[in-house]
Amino acid sequence: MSLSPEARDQYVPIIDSILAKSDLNTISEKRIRKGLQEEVGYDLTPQKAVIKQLIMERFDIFAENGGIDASPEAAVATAPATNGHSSATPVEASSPAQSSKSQKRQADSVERESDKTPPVKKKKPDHDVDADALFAAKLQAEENMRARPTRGASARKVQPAKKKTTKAKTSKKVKVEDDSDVDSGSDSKKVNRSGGFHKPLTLSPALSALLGGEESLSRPQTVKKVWAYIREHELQDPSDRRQIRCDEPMRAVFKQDRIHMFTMTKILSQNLYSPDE
DNA sequence: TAGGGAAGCCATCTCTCGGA
DNA sequence: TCCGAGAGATGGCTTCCCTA
Repeated sequence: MSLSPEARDQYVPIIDSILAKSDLNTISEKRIRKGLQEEVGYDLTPQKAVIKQLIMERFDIFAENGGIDASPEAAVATAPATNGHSSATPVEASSPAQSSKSQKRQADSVERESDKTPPVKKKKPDHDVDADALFAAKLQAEENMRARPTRGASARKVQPAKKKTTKAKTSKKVKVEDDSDVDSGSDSKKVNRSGGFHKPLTLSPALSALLGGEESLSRPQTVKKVWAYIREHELQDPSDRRQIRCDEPMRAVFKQDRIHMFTMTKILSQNLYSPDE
């Protein structure tokens, strides 16, 4: 199912003009489609899918051109009021008109204003902000545009502020609570997740033998017990403690003489089965 | 010196927006 | 206005290394 060239030719200028008159941060596919429908004067519902695709297409082109002012053919000469700040605005307003609920998030985003570059969670030095900010803004803008079609994607970028707490917890809390064990730790901090991670899994025979006959443990518990075993038997390589030297029982599980701690969890998961299986 | 980020697993939760 | 859907975050565990 596709749009005829004639229809496409008819729709494109209309969509472009709607985009040109709108704030790219707030406009939605639905609104554009409605506008288009009003313009053409008949119901576009049967063609909703292709229309949507076309709208997204035009939207991307607009976005890539750095906003309205850059789009040559549409050239409706509006730009500055809406996207005049080209790249700068979209960064700030990456999640456009989501005022109500997102205030909390906005506060978060203010907090972490320095790491505007979204996907990589590396901390970015604050210097070369100007050059980077520009680049980041551009990337962000592009990403926002691309993310727009998917639900909730536009605002998601604002979110990751919580990362910090997670990190703080993992390294610190682990030490504090130490062997307070997974289950007790989780409910003491009222992390009330009962499923998922804490779901008891059946251990493979080799793993069960390694852990002293345990038949069912949650994943974190399993990892923890394996580490206890490793320490108990001093199986960490002294030169690189991330490397684990496997003794016989461990070799039965991991099938290797040495294993990296990260790989260990991977292989561990292959030795854990859902009780159903 | 302290703290954060790195990989790996994955079920569940959270958030947001589109559509009816 | 409510429901459904999509995508990312979360949580638990570990050690090392780099940065502030």
